[in-house]
Amino acid sequence: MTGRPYHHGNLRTALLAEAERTLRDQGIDHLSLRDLARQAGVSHAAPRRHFADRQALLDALAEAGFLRLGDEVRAAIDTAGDDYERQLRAAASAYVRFATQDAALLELMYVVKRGKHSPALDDAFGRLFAAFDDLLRQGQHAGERQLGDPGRVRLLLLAAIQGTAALVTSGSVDAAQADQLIADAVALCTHGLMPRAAGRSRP
Amino acid sequence: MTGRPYHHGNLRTALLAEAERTLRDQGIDHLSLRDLARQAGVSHAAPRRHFADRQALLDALAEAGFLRLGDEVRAAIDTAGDDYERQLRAAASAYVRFATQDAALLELMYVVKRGKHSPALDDAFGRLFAAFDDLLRQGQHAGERQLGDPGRVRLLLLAAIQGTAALVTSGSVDAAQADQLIADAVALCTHGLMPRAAGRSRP
DNA sequence: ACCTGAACACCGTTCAAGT
DNA sequence: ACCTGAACACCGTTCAAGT
Repeated sequence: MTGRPYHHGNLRTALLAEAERTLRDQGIDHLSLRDLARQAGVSHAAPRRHFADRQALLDALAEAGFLRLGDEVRAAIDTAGDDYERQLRAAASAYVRFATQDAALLELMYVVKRGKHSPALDDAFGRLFAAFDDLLRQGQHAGERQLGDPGRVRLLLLAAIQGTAALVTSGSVDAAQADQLIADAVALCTHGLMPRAAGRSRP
Repeated sequence: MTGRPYHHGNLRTALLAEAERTLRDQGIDHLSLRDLARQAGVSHAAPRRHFADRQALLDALAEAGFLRLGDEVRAAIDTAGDDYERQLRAAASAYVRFATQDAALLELMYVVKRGKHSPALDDAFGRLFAAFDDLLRQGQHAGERQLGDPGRVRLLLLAAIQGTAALVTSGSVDAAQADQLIADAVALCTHGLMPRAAGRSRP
């Protein structure tokens, strides 16, 4: 129907989408502006209108990544029902799933965050952090048992989640072990006991 | 005394040292073979004798990084005395310190490990992993209280350490909070209780 | 407002040749 | 055994010019 217009029409979006795919499939070393332009069917200088330089593209990728990850974490919490621990595990699993499927992107996200301080990026990261923090504060407000300073428990759980993601993407741990790690971390931070091994529960 | 020889003499070592410094000071984007050659005072093609391509240099950096980090962790344990928890905290602190001082290198190390499988690299990583694992197994053998499956506790502690490092390098947590995070994680994994806040202990 | 084409400096990689 | 110098393909970036 729509013969695609001479002016690409949505070059910025197309470049970002293609960049995310390249990042996932080939790694950041194969991410070149000229190549993206080629695949979008425009001249090598066209991206300049939308991204001042290569770094600007990476910044935009990082920002979009934090926003999407935040959304996925929130969605996981929303569909986890009312049980607090179950919600925590769902949130953590969503984070680890993202880390597994988009390892290179997640890495880029934190590299950019370390190097750059733009309001847009800080906001996107803040939304992700808040997805976890809101849940944890909510839990402590609803009278969940606390083992100590709530702020410290919160930080510890965040560390465990991010650490689990790191262990998975580095290949030191598989998906099943990651799920158990998450369950253990959540249980230890909420009631101070690790769950029994799967086969040993009794009626 | 020694006029430096025409043949550089130790080009490989010089390149690696300079690369590590550039990585620390300028980031991986500014790491170029030609630039390293320039700073070593050799032609741009000279590094080829020692590193087949840029990736080979990165691989060597990663391997050396894992070895050094393993050594630093072991050294920290050795100088921590006989108390098990103190040893654990010292090991974790050494890891986090490395992550703080050589964030770009640590990142590169895990990127390389994910992409490449050479015996040398696997061995270097194995030596780091073993530094922690030996300590943890030693602790459980010496009759330290266990809260559950020792393998799971071990993994959880590794996740907490790596997660703490991630929080520090991403700027979400400062050095003091990192120390407390480590102390909390170690305490929770060994006796299931978080240590009291600093000012509130009673005689 | 958005894109093209030529140009420049830089890089990784290769290879014949030098010592 | 180790290094040089020229060469090639590629990239990021810039800018005058086109629609």
